Amino acid sequence: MKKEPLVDCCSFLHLHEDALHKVLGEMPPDETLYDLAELFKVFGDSTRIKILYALFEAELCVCDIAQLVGVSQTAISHQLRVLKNAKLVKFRRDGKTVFYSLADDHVRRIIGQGMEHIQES
Amino acid sequence: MKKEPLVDCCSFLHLHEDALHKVLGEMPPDETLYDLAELFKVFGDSTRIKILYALFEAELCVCDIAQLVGVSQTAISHQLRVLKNAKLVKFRRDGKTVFYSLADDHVRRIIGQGMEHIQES
DNA sequence: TGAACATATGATTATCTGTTCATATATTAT
DNA sequence: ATAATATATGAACAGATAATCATATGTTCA
Repeated sequence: MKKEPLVDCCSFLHLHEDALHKVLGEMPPDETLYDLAELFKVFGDSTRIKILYALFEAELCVCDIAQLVGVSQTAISHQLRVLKNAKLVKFRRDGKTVFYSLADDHVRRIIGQGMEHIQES
Repeated sequence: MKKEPLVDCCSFLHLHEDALHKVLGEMPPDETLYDLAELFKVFGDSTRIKILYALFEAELCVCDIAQLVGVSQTAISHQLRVLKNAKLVKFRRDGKTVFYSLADDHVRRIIGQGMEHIQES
């Protein structure tokens, strides 16, 4: 991830030098880490979390989501776009109505792990 | 989560009314969802993701983290505070040096699930 | 005690984000 | 074709956020 040589910044460095090189070796490429942060950023908004939670139970149309979440249709639409770009939700059109649903099970698992964490604290 | 009665916003609502009430029933309280978003917000920054990833392998002192991540000591310190507040990392002091490590296994699992998601796309 | 080192904190600033408002697109029914 | 409905999009603004700089705290050693 970082190519520059390591400086002996604090007296403990030499004790951990092998560990440091292991870290450097196993660190995913910067781009991957950036993408990962981008993904979690999507989960980092309560409106989007509510949308995802609502979709846990059922496929829902935009106006239903808006009501459940208690936010304007416009705001929901913007947020659904974010979720769509992150491939967290998919959609199908039926006449005038568009139905959204969870894209896959990662959403459930990620939110589940997060929930576990905050409930232990 | 939302107490107001549901409006018949689109023609599909009645088809899903039971699903909607199931959603409303199983939705965690607003405060929980807010906390959940706050947690994921912490994962939603590449500097913090890098810090957490570095701590996957080993307990590290601040200056080592700064070098590995390639960011100033000050910036790392600010971010470590965020991670600490979210109970994602813990620390111990040894003389002048402070060593940080992962607080528990949720960090690994959450990042692992995220990684799976981005690598499938 | 004072100098050197490791880390933390506060203020500032530039950038990013989410909502709102106005409007556009798409579909259906009359 | 026109109106009505469901959703999407663009611009703009307010609030949040992360890095930087200056400085403070805490620890060790001479």
